[in-house]
Amino acid sequence: MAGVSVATVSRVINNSPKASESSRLAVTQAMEQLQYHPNANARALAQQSTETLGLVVGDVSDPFFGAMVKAVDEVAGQTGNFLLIGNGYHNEQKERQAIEQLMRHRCAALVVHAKKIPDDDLEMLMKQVPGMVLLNRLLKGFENRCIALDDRYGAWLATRHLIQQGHTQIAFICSTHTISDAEDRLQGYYDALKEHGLPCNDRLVAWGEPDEVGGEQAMTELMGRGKQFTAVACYNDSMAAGALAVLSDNGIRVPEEMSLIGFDDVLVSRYVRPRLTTVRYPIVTMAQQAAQLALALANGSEMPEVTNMFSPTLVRRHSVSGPG
Amino acid sequence: MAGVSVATVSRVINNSPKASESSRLAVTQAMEQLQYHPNANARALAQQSTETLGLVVGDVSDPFFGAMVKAVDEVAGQTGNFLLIGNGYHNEQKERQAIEQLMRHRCAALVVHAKKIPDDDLEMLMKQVPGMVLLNRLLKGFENRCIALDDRYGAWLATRHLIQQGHTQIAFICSTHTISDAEDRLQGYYDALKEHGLPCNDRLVAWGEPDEVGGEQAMTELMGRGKQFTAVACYNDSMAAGALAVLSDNGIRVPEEMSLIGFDDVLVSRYVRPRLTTVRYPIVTMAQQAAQLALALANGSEMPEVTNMFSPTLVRRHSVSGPG
DNA sequence: CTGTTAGCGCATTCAA
DNA sequence: TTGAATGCGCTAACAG
Repeated sequence: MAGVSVATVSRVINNSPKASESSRLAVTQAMEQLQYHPNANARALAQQSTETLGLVVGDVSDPFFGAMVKAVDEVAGQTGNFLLIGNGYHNEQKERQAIEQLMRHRCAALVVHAKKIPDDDLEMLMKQVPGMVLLNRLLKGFENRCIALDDRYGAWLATRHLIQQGHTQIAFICSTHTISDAEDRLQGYYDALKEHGLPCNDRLVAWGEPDEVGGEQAMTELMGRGKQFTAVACYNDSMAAGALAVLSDNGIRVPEEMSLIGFDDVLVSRYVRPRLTTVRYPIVTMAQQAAQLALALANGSEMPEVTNMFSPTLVRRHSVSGPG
Repeated sequence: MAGVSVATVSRVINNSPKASESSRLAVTQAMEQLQYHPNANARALAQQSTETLGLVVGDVSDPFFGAMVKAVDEVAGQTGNFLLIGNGYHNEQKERQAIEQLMRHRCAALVVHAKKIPDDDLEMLMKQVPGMVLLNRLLKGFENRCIALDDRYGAWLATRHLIQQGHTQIAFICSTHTISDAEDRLQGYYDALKEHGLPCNDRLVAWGEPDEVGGEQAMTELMGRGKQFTAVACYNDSMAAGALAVLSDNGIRVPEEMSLIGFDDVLVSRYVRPRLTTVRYPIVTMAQQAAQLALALANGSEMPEVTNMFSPTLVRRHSVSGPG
């Protein structure tokens, strides 16, 4: 060492007030020379806490989750925490493993976006980890530790907008993922239809993976059944982008001949032509609040004000007009 | 406990062959009941190794890095490693902090995409961490621990393609980020021009942030200077998407009146209309190889075959044609 | 202000 | 096959 004891070194590293300038300097220099890096694992073990925030997402390469990760990373960074990420890949086993790993690493705070794990199992996990917060999911009995979006209302909003423009034959492009988001959005679509006395026709609903390719397939399927509709509501913007591509390839003008509305308001919706009218999912704000909540729960500090159920809003751009 | 000693428990957890079926069962059951989760930090400390792969990226919310993260995560998963991610946010300090954090966590293997840290500092880091591999950067003296792309050649390829289509007045939309990628791609553009006896005109180069908004601004700037060009090569696909949006808004048809070529071949290039002709950056393969290399370096296993310098390739889609 | 000491939870000797 | 003992690097009392 550089003249002092381990305790003093520890004090310097942690900026303890009870450390003299002289030793502070000595230690700092020695650290430089030795290229010393404190061992975060040992520290976590001794301290019984980790300065670490865990996050489980579906798939980091998806832009929707990308925004989520960034938002959480920023609040983690502000509070001096490091971010640990686990991917659930829309698969129950993987979601489990991801959470398990984060627990093993003793993340104090945990923000979890997992749609495949059953309620009962999730409930057990929530009980085990007080600093765990659910994003985009509402679990009975833990409502105050959930940050979710009213998907059903969002789809209702989108469909109603189409109806208000005069459309009466409205198709829906839905996701094949068996998660509540898909059911809820489909329900919202039906709700709006019924509310306005419009018939619900199964032939106007097509399915696909919730990405561009899935959107292409669903749109192609829909057109193959005979074009008996003047507007399409989509499960999300990616599918809408795929659907738009198919329409464009077939020379069908949007919105003149066909109106199209998305969901989520991710970046692509602004860079496609025409710009996509869509329903805004305030994921950044939601993720930030989830992170703040998890952190507060974990270290027992005062609870931040959070909204447990967010409402989506309509973003009018250029892919919707009245029926031709 | 459930009848046995800590040593036995340890053996069961690690699937040691010297553990009887009976105790294995007893321990497994007890773990269930107690909701026990092994402490990864303690384990790392005792074992002096971490089963952890660290990754530094620019910004996870960028789709380019998203693909990178996913690729690395997959090889980490396959080898039983957990992924730790740090964001450099295109900022020297942040990049440093991210690497430092990963070192503190004692990641055996490290894949680093950092463009702002000077060569000298990076060299020190490389010496300290044997399992560190550089992605998208070539550091003298450590060529065998770098996986990079020939950016200059890529831009040359793009520009030459435009020239071969008959264009002689070609603009370039460049990134303002002061990293080698930007310089190299600009150089490649100049190279192709000179090679074909075409003049290099500063008025045909515009700058912006390397994203959609930057692309919009640069394209607007270019048009404001008077449209004395028939084709534009872009720093990347995002900028090209922005540029395309501006052209579309101004009623300029692509490729009939203006040809456009991108770089990277990220997802958006396929969902914009017309589909973007671009230069493919094989980031997934590169990231996989970097991860495998880092892991091999870290645990001393035999070195995988890797390509240290990748060559980009041209992807012809529909945004390029001959000059009007 | 500083040094000494005792764990944190686990893997790993070494005996039994 | 199992148990007891030791140490990984660090923090947190406690005494000086």
